[in-house]
Amino acid sequence: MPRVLNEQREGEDGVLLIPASPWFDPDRILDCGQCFRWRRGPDGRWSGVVGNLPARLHRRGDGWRLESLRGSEAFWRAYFDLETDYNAVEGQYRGLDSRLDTALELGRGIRILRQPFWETTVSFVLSANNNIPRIQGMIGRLCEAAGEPLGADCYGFPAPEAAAGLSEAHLRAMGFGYRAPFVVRLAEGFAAGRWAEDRFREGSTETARKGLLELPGVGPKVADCILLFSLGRRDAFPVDTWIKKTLAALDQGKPQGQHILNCLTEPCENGFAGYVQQVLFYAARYQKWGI
DNA sequence: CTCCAGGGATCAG
DNA sequence: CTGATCCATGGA
Repeated sequence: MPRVLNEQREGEDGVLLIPASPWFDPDRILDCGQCFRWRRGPDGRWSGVVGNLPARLHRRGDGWRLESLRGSEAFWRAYFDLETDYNAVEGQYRGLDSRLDTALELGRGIRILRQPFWETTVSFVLSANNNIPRIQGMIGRLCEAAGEPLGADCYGFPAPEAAAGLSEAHLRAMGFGYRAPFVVRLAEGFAAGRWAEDRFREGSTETARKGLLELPGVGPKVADCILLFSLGRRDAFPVDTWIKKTLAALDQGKPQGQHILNCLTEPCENGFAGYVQQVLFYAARYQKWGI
């Protein structure tokens, strides 16, 4: 039985206090395209659901207060990757390129989440050739249709068995388009015990990547997103349309054949290519960073 | 109207 | 192996 978050008082939500620092910025962590179920209220307070765990996050005193009724401290510390020194990570990539330095500043405070495997897989299969607001809507409707009710207008992410109860026609009616059959096949496969998470946690990133490519609707980019945003593979570097444009721009003026991507993915002590990728994506997609 | 969105599956060479 | 084409949908 995992330890529940410290109880402030009987009957109150479990609470995890996270010290304020430049390396923890919920406005960037939760709205940078790596997760789709958190919302920022007009007062700046965040609320979301991870798996079947509803949570709230807001500024409190000299830190951040995470409230989650049933989540363990260990779960949330892992979710927000609190053991990683992001200052040291950024240090590995600072000074290589002035424009990269700018992106690192713009994205400072982002952390790479460790999200549930099944939920992350479905979410990023839905992300293919799609835009973020619509992805959020599709996932929201999926949860409403098959997720566990968790309170007022709040639903868990449906387990594979529950998702498997939705027909392709039902999913298409929810606006899933040609992704509907992928979700059906994924739900059936996960419910049948194929594609156990452990299989992708063992071995090299490249081996895990090859395994993920067998899943319906999972290609190179989505596989990298699953590796990075769920499985904690720091060397994964998802390349989407935004990153392609950004890398092309960064490579301008570089000596022939010397691509910045090669520098970023080169293994090093505090190497975290996926973090750099996310910072570049955030700068390009959210800050309309002109390079 | 066209173009694009955190691409993938399929098929042609 | 690489490259072209099609794929649903909704917003700009």
